Amino acid sequence: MTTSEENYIKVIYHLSITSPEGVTTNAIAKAIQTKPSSVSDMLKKLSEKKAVSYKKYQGVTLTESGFQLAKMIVRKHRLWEVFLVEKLSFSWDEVHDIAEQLEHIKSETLVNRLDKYLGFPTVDPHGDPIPNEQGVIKKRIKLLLSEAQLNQSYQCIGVKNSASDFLQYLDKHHIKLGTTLMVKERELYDNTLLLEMDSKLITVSNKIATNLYVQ
Amino acid sequence: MTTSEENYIKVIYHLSITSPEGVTTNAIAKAIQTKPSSVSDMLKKLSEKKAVSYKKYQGVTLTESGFQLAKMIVRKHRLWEVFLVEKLSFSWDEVHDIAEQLEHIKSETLVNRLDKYLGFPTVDPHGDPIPNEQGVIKKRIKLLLSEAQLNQSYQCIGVKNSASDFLQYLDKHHIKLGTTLMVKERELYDNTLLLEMDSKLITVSNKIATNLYVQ
DNA sequence: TTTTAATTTTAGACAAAACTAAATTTATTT
DNA sequence: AAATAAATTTAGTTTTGTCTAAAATTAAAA
Repeated sequence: MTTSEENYIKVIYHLSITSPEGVTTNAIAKAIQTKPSSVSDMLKKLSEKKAVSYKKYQGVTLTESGFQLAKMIVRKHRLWEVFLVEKLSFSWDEVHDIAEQLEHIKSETLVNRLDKYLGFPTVDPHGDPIPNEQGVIKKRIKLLLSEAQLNQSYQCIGVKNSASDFLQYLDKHHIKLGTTLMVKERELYDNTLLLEMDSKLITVSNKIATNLYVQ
Repeated sequence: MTTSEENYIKVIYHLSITSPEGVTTNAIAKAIQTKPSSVSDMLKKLSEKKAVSYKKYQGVTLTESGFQLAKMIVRKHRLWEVFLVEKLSFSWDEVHDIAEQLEHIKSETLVNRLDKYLGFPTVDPHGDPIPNEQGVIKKRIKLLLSEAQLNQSYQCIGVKNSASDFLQYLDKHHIKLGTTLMVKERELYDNTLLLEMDSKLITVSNKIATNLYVQ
């Protein structure tokens, strides 16, 4: 598989989560920053390679082998992110673009040794799960902060959005994975939340609350 | 620079050591496993990009910026090799192909953090020098084992050839970087050497002796 | 110093992955 | 249900990096 083909597989994998019945050409084009016509061409090729099952005009789904491949790419991406943060002291908002390149390095042995070296982590620096060597992903019960109950203690366990501006916002307000917080008040008008964190109070918008996972 | 362009730059760099007056099209073609016609095309392009200075039929040399770029690629290659051996416990005969991929990852910060993480190593697992952030290479006085004096103590400091079969031969006979050895006898007929190593005697062919650097 | 051989370059093609523009199919309105 | 809009595909180009075959240049040999 070429880097380009792997990128399509990965994007289809991610989009499949919100539309398991079939991912549209337009959605892929948007995600991959390309034109729908280019996507059509590639889908034909991936279909011939049995990585996706594709009926013209009907959207696309991953085959079993395509799904497995996608998970291996995601595994590599997330393991490299852990490496960059844990070992090379990058911050969580800097690692995405580099991991995007590293995920295409071809060597089974390398990934598995990296995994072992990092102590078989189960989540990446953004709280996303890391598939194991067999592609098995440990599911976690996670809740959006916007769905949290009042006056109940939660732990921050992940972000829905890994865009660096959002991550930098969290850094600025000292919100990181593992942080304990409690919703003290919900503004009915715009769903702004008043949070208690380290016995201090802070206010966060609904936009923040719908992009932060808690448990 | 694309991966392909970088590979040409790197190969020209390596070939320049043995032919500093100008590297031939054929030599590049052979090294890069491609046809001379493809090399001609690429040289034209690299010349337009001011990475090489190229006169038709006259061979090619790196420009100052091409030379600098080459050293940065070599730096990345060798740092990744150190990482693979030191941190992921690969053996020195397994790292070349993986480093060949990793050397094209684009991120200044990544290389420099990796360098720091590894403790600013000056040589890679094969004893080849690692250019620093500025591209400066620490020169070492090195001698081929075949040129060593009789009954004088030497340390093994590098290999001329990094082919895995040669490295595996060395492993098999417990010769590694840092090993102390002494030439006890030289067979005049075929230049076979009798070595003393760890107070044991072993015999090595001239082929081995001309591929091992000592100091 | 010609002739021959080797090397190198040019010309023309091809595959991969993208694009634009046009055609086709599906979805949505009226 | 016909008309319009949106989404998707096809057809035809482009760029990158390769190739083959032919032409041009340089080097070596007679």
